[in-house]
Amino acid sequence: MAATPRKQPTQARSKATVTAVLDATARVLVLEGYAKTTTNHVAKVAGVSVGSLYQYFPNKEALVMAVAERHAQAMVALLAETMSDLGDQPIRVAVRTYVDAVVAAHLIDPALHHALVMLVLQIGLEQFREIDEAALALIEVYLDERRDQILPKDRKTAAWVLMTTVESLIHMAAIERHELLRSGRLNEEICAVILRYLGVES
Amino acid sequence: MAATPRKQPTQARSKATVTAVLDATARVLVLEGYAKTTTNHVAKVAGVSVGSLYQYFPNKEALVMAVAERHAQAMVALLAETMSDLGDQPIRVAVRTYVDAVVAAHLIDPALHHALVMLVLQIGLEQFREIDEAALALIEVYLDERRDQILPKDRKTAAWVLMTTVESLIHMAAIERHELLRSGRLNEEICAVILRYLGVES
Amino acid sequence: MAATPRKQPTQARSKATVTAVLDATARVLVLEGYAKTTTNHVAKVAGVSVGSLYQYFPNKEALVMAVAERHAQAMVALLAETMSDLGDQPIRVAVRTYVDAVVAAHLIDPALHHALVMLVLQIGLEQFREIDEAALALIEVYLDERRDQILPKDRKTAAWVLMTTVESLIHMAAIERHELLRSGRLNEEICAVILRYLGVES
Amino acid sequence: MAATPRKQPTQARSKATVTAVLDATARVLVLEGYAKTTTNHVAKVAGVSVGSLYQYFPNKEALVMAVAERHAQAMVALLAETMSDLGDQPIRVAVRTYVDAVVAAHLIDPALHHALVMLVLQIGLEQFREIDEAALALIEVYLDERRDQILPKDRKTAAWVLMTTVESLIHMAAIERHELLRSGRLNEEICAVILRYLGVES
DNA sequence: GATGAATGAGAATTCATTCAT
DNA sequence: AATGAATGAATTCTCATTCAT
Repeated sequence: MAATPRKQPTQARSKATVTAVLDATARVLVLEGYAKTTTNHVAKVAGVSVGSLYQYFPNKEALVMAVAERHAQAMVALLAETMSDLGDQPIRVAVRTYVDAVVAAHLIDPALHHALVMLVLQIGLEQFREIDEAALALIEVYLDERRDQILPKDRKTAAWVLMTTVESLIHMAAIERHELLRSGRLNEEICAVILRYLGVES
Repeated sequence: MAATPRKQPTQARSKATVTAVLDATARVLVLEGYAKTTTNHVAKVAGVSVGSLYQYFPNKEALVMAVAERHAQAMVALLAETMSDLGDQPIRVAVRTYVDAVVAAHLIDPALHHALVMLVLQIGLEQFREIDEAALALIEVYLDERRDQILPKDRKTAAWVLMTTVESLIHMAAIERHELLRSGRLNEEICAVILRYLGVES
Repeated sequence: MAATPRKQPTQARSKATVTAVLDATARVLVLEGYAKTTTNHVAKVAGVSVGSLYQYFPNKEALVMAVAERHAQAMVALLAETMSDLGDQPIRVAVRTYVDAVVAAHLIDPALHHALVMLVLQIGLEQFREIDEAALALIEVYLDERRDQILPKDRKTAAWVLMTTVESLIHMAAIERHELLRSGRLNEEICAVILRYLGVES
Repeated sequence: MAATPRKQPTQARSKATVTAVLDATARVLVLEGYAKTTTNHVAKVAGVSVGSLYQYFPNKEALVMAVAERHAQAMVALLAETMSDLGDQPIRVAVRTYVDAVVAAHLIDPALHHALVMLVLQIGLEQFREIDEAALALIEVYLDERRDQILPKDRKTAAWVLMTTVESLIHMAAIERHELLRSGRLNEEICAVILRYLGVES
């Protein structure tokens, strides 16, 4: 243990700078939107010079990508943790766990999430789409394995409908129905929508 | 008399210019997004000088607002037509009619609709939100009148969930599941989601 | 008399248009200043189309020149009338008459006068300078004829000093000492300055 | 210590840029007038990019204000120096000192002064008016203290007449009677006007 | 003659990015 | 590594002037 004392002061400082810049970018992105997010402003908010910012990020897009990456990883980590052994659970429990996990993931930083979703749809941040594709694959497998317990026959479509419904309702609630999201009543309602869609008594 | 000869040549030219500019704006908005939609580019695409553009629209925002206005009116017109006497219909029919209407409205110009929804969420084009609020009110009344035929007890929340689910599924399909949207299979699936959520046998 | 009935309706209308445009220009010039005086605005205020404006004035500068011309003529007419036989008068009377005349000329339209003086000094409206040159010549002759009754030896310089002092005091009073100008007290004071400068007991 | 070595290279560069921009603005203002003074032209004349100009001045108006400020301070410094203990002097000396000081102040940069006076009268640069108000107050006090040695009874008006006469004559001479101004003959003449007006033998 | 829609060069301002210190 | 001054292409918007109707 006693080892690694006085670790690379340089790298530590670098890391602090990078973190400060990413935090600042997230903050500015939320407050101003992508178009009004200027690198000079971000640098100022981060307490760093523009030059330093460009030392770590080749351009504005990379900067925003890194913020998205970080946020996506945090969301994935939370989702993975909660849903690790979802495959063993009965549908009712699995759906509830999934919905709760997605809600929890959205509550990490709803404002940033909204800002980034906007970018996904505008600029097309691919990492974000990838998360969804991965989740979609998992849901499809899960439904396939229980094909005799559910109503929908086209499971590919059902998986997409299910995921899109869950995410859209949570996302829209985060924007315009805060109380529904925070009170936990939304979770109940979404579970009802999904379970009835699948034909599982709730 | 002689059948309105020599109609206002002046006004006709103006109207053509305005239409050309609005069309060009819609096209550029779809292809480039709001940030990269420059007034000079729009003017060029419209085959008109920037000056003419500014003769009719005081600034870029007003230009985009006008496009949104025009598109919103087209959608509302279509929705209104299809749903006029929806109140008399049994739930199953009403839901089908509603879903078909929303799908049809989204098919007027899916790409433009997407671009404008982005703006609603970014800049906050209010006309668009108003449409949703109006629809929401109608749905609430409809559910209230049939409260003993449906499962959800909190009809305010149910109305929001219903509308948000329908619109989100259609909107997302327009973006990433074109075939589902155009084939009509999405309509079936959404009806299933909604009818089961309401507890009406489909 | 009975002659000239139904005179050129065309020319009459033209004249009315020209007058309306000149009036509008003067008004806009006073309210907005030269830079913000746009031909379209002038046309609108005049109740005329830009096209008509350009029918009578080749460009903006000519328009403003015409306004200056008209104002200059009004001032000159008033000055000429009052000062016609100034040459016969004793100095005390002549100075008083001159000062009164200049004050009266400035009171025709002080705001427009100010706006135009600005332009003389900026753009260099020559007609205005010419008026001054003419007045200067008259004063020089007057002083030369009375060289033995006055103190200043260099009469060319004295004439310029005299004219400049009178005009500057009146012009500045029109801008920032309204009450002094309108009450007539300024006239007294200016006469005192001039008469004492010339060494004539007042 | 070693004699301020390695001084702020950063600040030095900045300062040079600001100075270059102000100098260029003054030059362009004189040559072209306010309306035709474009920021791009100023930047080019300053040998600097427009961006740099906007780094230090938020807009064109601020730029011109800064030029006015700098010129006003130079004039005030010169006036203050020459007139510091004017209060102790007899009228004849005081007037001569005052006139000389105003002439000297106008000779710092007559063309720029003219351009700026235009702006005072057009846009209304307030710093400039303030200088005059301050001078006016001083003159009033001076006349009040010598009320029994001078002719004018209304000393407030006399002070205004005196100051306006001196400044107008000098200003107009700077525009159209260069030789009078530079030769020093104007100073003599203005002193004569003022001293006789006050009733002090010259 | 009158109209006013159309034109487009030109002006102010912004901001991603570079590079000398 | 950090700094922040400098750059200039790109963008929004204005307005004198023209010309088809």
